[in-house]
Amino acid sequence: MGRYSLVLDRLRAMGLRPTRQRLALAKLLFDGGDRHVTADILHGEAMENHVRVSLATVYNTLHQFTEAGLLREIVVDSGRSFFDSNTSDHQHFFHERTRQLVDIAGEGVQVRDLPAPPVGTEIQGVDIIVRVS
Amino acid sequence: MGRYSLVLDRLRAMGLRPTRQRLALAKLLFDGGDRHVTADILHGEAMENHVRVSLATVYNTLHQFTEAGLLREIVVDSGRSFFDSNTSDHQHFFHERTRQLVDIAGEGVQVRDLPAPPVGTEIQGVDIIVRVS
DNA sequence: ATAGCTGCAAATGCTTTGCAAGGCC
DNA sequence: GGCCTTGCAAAGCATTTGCAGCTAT
Repeated sequence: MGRYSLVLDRLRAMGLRPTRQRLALAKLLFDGGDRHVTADILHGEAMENHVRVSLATVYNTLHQFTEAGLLREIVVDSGRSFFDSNTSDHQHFFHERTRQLVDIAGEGVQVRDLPAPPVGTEIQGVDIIVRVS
Repeated sequence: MGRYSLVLDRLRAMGLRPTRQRLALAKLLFDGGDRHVTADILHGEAMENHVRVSLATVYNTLHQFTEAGLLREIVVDSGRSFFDSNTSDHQHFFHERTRQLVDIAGEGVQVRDLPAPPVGTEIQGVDIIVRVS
């Protein structure tokens, strides 16, 4: 799985050891298309798959993967973060009833005329969330 | 102050009594141009202005004003909410270093081709945050 | 061997809630 | 007077941290 060795490469590049926990979480995150998970959701999936991982390690891993560029963190809901296994440029629907985050398919929102960032700063990213219910 | 009687009207329309606390917070929020505050910031300002209000009441009031359409809640930072006294359609810069939220002046981001919402849902709003640092 | 990781439990930070006392109509 | 509000303190959540024991190299 090309994606899988990418994970190994990235971990190595970041000086992160390929531990049992990190590899198992990587498998859950990257082996099944685009995912949008919270720490809690991912921890639950690990449990279901009989992978012993503590919630603290799930948090650590999600942040390490995000720093390594493998994940993108998305804040929609005050009080919890989603992590998106698709790091390419795209936007999201957030279903307020089910509290689910999903990709906007196809072209998505077209953004024109990004404003110049305030002097002394540079743009780190643009988050677009279409709230539906 | 036109804005001020608007507050009174809205409170009445929502069946909310114009108490000392609510009026004082409304003054802080609407008497000085566009504001972006967290509950904590607003509570701090109340203290500085010798307005006695509990933090719990600040939270209650921010949510009541939001439901009344006087404020817009914005989630940028996992673990805290901002409330924007400008409810018109516009977008924001979020300064990751200072954790400050500011309006994007002028035209802002141009959005074209808003996607159709998933069947059975309707768009509640579109949040655009340009993260800078 | 040793530097890095993990898991637990405690701590943190923001927000909400329960309930008695107080204020508005 | 009666119902709405407030304030306090406690509870609730998601997340982070400290640290002893475990693991990859």
